[in-house]
Amino acid sequence: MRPNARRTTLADIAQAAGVSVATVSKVVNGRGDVAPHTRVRVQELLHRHDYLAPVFRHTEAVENPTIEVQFKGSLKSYVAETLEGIVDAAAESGASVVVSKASSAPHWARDLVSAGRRAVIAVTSVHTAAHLKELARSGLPLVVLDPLHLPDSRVHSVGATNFAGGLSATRHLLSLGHRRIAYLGGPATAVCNQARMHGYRAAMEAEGATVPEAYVRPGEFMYETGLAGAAELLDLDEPPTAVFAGNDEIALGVVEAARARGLRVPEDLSVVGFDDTSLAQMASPPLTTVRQPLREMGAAALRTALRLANGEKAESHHIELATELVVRASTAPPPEGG
Amino acid sequence: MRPNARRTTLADIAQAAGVSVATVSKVVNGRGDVAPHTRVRVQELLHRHDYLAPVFRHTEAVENPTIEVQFKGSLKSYVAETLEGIVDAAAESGASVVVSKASSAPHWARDLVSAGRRAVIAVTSVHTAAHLKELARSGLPLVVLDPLHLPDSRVHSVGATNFAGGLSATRHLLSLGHRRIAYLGGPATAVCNQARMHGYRAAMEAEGATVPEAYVRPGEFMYETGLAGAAELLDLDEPPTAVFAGNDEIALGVVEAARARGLRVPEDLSVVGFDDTSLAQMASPPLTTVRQPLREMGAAALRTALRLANGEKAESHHIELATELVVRASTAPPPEGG
DNA sequence: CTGAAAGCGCTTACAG
DNA sequence: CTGAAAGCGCTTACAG
Repeated sequence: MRPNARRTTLADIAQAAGVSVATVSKVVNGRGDVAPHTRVRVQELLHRHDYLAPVFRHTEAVENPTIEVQFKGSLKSYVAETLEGIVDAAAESGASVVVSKASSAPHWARDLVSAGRRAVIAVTSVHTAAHLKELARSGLPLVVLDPLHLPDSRVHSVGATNFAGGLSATRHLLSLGHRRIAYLGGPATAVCNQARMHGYRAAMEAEGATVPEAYVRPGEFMYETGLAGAAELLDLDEPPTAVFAGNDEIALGVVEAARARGLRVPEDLSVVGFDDTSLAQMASPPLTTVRQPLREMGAAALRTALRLANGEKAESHHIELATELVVRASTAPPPEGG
Repeated sequence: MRPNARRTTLADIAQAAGVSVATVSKVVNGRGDVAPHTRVRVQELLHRHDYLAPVFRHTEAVENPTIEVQFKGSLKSYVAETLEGIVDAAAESGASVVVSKASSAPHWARDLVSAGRRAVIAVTSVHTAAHLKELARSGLPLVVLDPLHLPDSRVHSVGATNFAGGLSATRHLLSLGHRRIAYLGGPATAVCNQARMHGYRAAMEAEGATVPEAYVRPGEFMYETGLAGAAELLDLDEPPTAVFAGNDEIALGVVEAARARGLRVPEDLSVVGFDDTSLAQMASPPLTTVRQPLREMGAAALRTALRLANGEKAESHHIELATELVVRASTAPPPEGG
């Protein structure tokens, strides 16, 4: 959008289309008494000239833009803490944050534009290729938080150093003396999960520790994955003495699976999570975990979205914030003879 | 707002004020060249006649209203799950939900009106008397979720049957054979906490169980209250065999305090929470707790807000949804000789 | 400090 | 199906 350009008026469009202002007005208001080919031509020009009806012009107020945050499924801790970072950063810049579940209605992106949204932030990629096409057509910028797929040059994204996090979690367990360490992860297709797992593998290989096939299990980023996965791991002939979980929810499932069969954490089994949501601090025992700076990631996404909404360029298509190991009470040296 | 009334125009105001349309226009646009007494009189009429500038008239589109949800402090599970209910209900009605932290800027309520908000939902009352006055002046309806204070006739609120919840939690412990039951609650001034505590007291009295003074402790609705409170309870000469916690976070603190001193839950100590946030399901052991229908409460608040935004009357100033005891693994009969 | 007048962007009833 | 013309709500440069 050219900053100094005068707003496009119906008269501009009328002149460009070679019709009267009255006809353009009818097209804008969706009246029926316009010839189809005239309508199409005028619509095309309206779109090209970025015409905005007076009632929507307030949405141009760049000082107080509205950003839409979309999430999928339920608003769990991970999403909530990221959202808090977004809301705080928005308050600082005078932006408003609308929260919604991802939609797949036919013209969702254009509807967002009409509703005055200036950018979309998706918490964990909720968008398919069709979504992206619709979005590109609408001209609405998108920032993905913790993308599930490989960065696409059409979208901007904010993530964390997942590989380094997997590395440090595993090194921590190795340094405590564990050698039989399993990885219970999220979806095999999610890049953040892949990076965490490869960090784990890299640390194991560097130490010369073997990774039996049965020790690495993908799943969902959910409690149930930890509960069921840990039960199977603990049934192995050579069960692990430590489990690195792909996120805190999985870790909580592992802790409960251990408790349910009379094993104590960390005395009998060490568990490391990932994310450091409030769940990790309030667990019993409090979880050793890899902290993702969720609030900061949310704030970074909001600032990127604002920059793009303003027509400025973002520094980079993808930025990653540093993860950090937080040692609490769910890890200890392996049991004797373990 | 009279439904069939034509929109107030500058001409209406000009006539009422006995000045020209030009002068009214200057007042609306905040120009300096208007005599102070003229300005005041015109402003007063603009407000009385509910004048809305053209750029903001789109906010009148009652089909797609925007509701502001304000919370205080951090966006914890309780708030997140309520918010999810609000967002889902909004999606059904075509409303948009803006999320923010409670503000105390001088004209926050009027600013919300200018930004097009049609109602405010506060998750746990965040408003002081000064807030309420500013709000009343702005004409923006307010719905409070889980009010901390006694219902005020100026605000609408949605809560849960806290007394009945406290009663059923305590009866559950009594029925397991516990007699030494403590209550670790939230702020003494919060009505929801008072109701839960009186439910507890009523159940204890009905059973003829004594409640030593040291067994009832107010605090904050936070993990730390459970951690510290349980430590003190367990140091008593006659420690309780069960703790009813004012919410799930407090309960998690109790579970951890027990674990830290080598006690098992539920074998050595039973714990009941309140809320049934996702925390309760993922705890180890999974928590017995009193479920508040948080999503439904959010949805009810949204629908009330929408009705008020439409100028309709709500059924009642305060509605309460039913709580329900959810028995999981953190409660069991008291230990032998307990 | 006020307002008559010109003008802008838009809509609509109506003639063709 | 099109557009000239009247009209609406608002703003602003300017005369008093």
